[in-house]
Amino acid sequence: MGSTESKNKFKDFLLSQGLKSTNQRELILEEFLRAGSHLSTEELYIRLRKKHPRIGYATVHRSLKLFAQCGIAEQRHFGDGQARYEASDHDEHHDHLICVSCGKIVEFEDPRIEALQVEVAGEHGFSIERHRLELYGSCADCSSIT
Amino acid sequence: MGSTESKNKFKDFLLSQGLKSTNQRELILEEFLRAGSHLSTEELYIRLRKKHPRIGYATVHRSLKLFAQCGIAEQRHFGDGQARYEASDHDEHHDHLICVSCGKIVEFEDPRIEALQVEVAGEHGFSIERHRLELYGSCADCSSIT
DNA sequence: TTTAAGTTGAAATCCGTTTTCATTTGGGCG
DNA sequence: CGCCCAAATGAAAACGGATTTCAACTTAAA
Ligand SMILES: [Mn+2]
Ligand SMILES: [Mn+2]
Ligand SMILES: [Zn+2]
Ligand SMILES: [Zn+2]
Repeated sequence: MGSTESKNKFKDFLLSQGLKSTNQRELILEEFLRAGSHLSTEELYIRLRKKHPRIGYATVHRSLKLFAQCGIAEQRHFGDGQARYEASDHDEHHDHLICVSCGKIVEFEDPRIEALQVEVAGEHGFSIERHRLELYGSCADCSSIT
Repeated sequence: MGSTESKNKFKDFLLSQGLKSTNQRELILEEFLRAGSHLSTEELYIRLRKKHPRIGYATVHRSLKLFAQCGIAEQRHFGDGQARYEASDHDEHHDHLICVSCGKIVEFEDPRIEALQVEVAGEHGFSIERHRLELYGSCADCSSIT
């Protein structure tokens, strides 16, 4: 999903829900799309405050929730205790590799793992709605430093 | 790992760390092992309080952390915002199927998925230390009710 | 026993998240 | 345009689970 596409989708969402287009929401969305993925509310807020000191944390928080509702962002939780958001850049699902040393996050997708998940769930009578797969370890850079 | 084995392992751990064996720790460990798995601190505390109203929440919390440190328990986080603990009943790793409707948790282990995880990580230069795989959906009972 | 170190429980504190509320703003309507 | 009101905003308060503080108490070694 491109940047323009996301913005349009958000505008449509606001209209459809009887919500209003505001300057803050535009600024926040813009910065969210500009910034790298997997940002926490706090991180995005700090970035925004540099150029727009009057924006409140609560508004950033509420906007991110709207982005998620509308489908242009997704909330994630990697065990550090705070929610992170990433743009839904494509329709494809992906999982994450996380370096426990430097914090780097790499995305991946493996159809074989996905298929096995469905199979295993089926064996237990479950139908899967969603899943979470996170691999924690050392990235190449951090391994070589050792 | 049997109940007696866990108790011994914990005693050894306390000794080795210069910590003390106390009545509370024994009661808490006993109830932890007796109760079903995946209990939150709060849930264990409530169970304990019925027979032993003088035990404090903080002590339950601290004991669970000790159990985890010592290796007889593991902390888990399933997206409901609170930590859960389970006894390390066996040395084998396992993942979880979680019913979003009734909350049932089923454990599973699939060597094929585990192998693929290592393979995928390797392709990205990562060496895995640990992982988290959770499948959320509807269990057989909840699916049939629909 | 005596004593030092560890433990306990109640209450306070932490910290990310969410809500409250007085005030401001967006945008439909005349 | 201005009016009006529902929605949005930002500062501050509230929330909730995890963690810490601290004075009183317990453990176990001497
Ligand atoms: Mn991602
Ligand atoms: Mn389990
Ligand atoms: Zn790294
Ligand atoms: Zn169920």
